[in-house]
Amino acid sequence: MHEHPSNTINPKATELFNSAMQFLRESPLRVTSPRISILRLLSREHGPFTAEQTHEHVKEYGCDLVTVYRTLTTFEELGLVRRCDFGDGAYRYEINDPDHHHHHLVCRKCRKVETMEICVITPLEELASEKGYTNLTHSLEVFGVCPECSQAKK
Amino acid sequence: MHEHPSNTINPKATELFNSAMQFLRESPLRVTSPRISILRLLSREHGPFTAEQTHEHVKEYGCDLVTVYRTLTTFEELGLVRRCDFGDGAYRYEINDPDHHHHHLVCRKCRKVETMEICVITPLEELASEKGYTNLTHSLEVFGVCPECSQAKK
DNA sequence: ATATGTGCAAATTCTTTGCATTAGA
DNA sequence: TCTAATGCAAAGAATTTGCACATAT
Repeated sequence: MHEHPSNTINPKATELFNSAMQFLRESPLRVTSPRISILRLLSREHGPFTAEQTHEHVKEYGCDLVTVYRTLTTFEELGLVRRCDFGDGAYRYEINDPDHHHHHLVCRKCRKVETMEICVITPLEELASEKGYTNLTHSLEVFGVCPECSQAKK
Repeated sequence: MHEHPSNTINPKATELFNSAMQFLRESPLRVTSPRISILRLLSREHGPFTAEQTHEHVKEYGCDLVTVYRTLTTFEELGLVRRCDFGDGAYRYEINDPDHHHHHLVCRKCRKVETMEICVITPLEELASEKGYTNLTHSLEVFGVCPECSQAKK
């Protein structure tokens, strides 16, 4: 098993990684090598990544694809990562950064993904909260045909 | 192949069905028996239904599961149906009724699904529209633990 | 007439499970 | 120590593809 690379380049990534690690330590879960690798990847690179893509990045640290699946699911339940579905048959995961809540705009032709940095979900979560629901998360994607693709169609 | 049952009971269902049929006729697609069966089911019952569930309802009219998959995908691209993902590994489809736009509240324990009749998505679609995207749709689900389940946990 | 849609069988892809082994607390 | 986590192999489930035949326009 290799050493995990340090994260001195990007302060924001370091901060994300550190707070995720702290969260992990304070949870009943164990701090293992696969979990560290995956958290480091997700705090460094925005993604979102499929399990397969995540595995590509972390397998050099000896992390199995099955472990990636299990870890991403665990992190999702913990609220550490968000899962999104771009409609191409594979879930994608990204770090849950409360300071940069955003949603995705997915082109239904070329599958390009843009980020939209506004969140409009508050009223819905409030409604859910009033109904007595706890542990709220949400998944929201907007799909459309991007300008380039509708140009190309002609 | 059997006759399709008529839809005289529920005026709202009839209306939904008729406008969907008109849309289909005006599209380049052909009006086929499987497509009619599926539209009739989806305008009658709210669902949302998985491909499998849809097939359960329409197979008596001689419609294959593969055709259900193809038809639902086609309808989704056409904007006739909306696809949603409750996170249990199978997509669900429901008719796209502009008069009753809503979102879902899914319990992450018992998988109960409630409907929330407010839409908060307009600003996001406007933003996407400004970016030059067309053919906009969106997929939004809120997940949480329902009161009954958090009670049961203790 | 002819291109589109369908059914059937088989393949593909994503994800999960079982179980023996490893390693964190 | 001792339970949780992992790796590997294998299974499972959802969805797609290929191709010959049927059917809507």
